[in-house]
Amino acid sequence: MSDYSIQNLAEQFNVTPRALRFYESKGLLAPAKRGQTRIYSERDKTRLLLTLRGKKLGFSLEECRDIIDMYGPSQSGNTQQLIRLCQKITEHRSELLEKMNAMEATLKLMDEVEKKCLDKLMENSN
Amino acid sequence: MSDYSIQNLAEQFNVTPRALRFYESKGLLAPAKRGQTRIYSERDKTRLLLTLRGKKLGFSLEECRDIIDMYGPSQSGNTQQLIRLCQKITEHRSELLEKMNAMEATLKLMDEVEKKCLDKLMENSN
DNA sequence: GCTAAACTTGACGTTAACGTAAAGTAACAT
DNA sequence: ATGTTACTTTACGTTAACGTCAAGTTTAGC
Repeated sequence: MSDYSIQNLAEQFNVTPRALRFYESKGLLAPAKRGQTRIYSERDKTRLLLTLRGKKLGFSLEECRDIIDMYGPSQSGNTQQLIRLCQKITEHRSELLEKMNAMEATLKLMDEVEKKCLDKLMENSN
Repeated sequence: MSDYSIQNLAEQFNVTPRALRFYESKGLLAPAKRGQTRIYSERDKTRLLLTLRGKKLGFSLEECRDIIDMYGPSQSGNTQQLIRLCQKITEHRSELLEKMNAMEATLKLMDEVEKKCLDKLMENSN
């Protein structure tokens, strides 16, 4: 129950089967196999979601993999590893917040341009 | 006044001169030239800022160029062009808002993982 | 006038993230 | 059992965004 074929999963996320195999080769996914054919579980689906989300935010696949691996339920680590994880999180968060700032600045700029644009349209329709 | 050499501008934004020449070849920058050497103005500086901001948000250089060109002070267009611009803005905005959502989801996830992480660290220090 | 530093233009190299084509296999319907 | 369809691996091709030479030129200091 809740298993997907490569084609099915690909369609759900609007990517190609080729991309899924590629992600697997990069260690992002690890589907089960019945004979040769891949069977994707909910876990794979979740990891794919996180991967695509990371991509959208401009992270490389390798970065995505590292992040996802660390954030996974493998928090069974010792104290040293837990501390490392916390550091990584802090690091990634500040990176994200930087992007957030760039985004807000861009949205603001868009609002301004749009306003000017609408003003001119008003003039033109006199 | 307020002109920059390629090296100077590159240092200000922490990129290489090569990158600036590359951006120029892609139509993102258009510095003046004294003889052979490039002279970057405030306009170029602004365009570079916008370019790097776009890159950080995951846009390609080509997309950056298109956006920057459209948003520039060339809003002297006719009604048709102004309408196109408004449409483009709406388009880009929804794309940005999507990224914003992905970002918020990621930040939320990070908070959760961090909390669990800290909890475990507490346990370990008993 | 000569040298060193900073600039220039090619041109080829590199990495990431897949696309695409070739050739084979496995499952399923007829 | 045979064709069709969906899957597989292997391998080479492609695009973006520069890096990295190589070879020449221009500018600043002595």
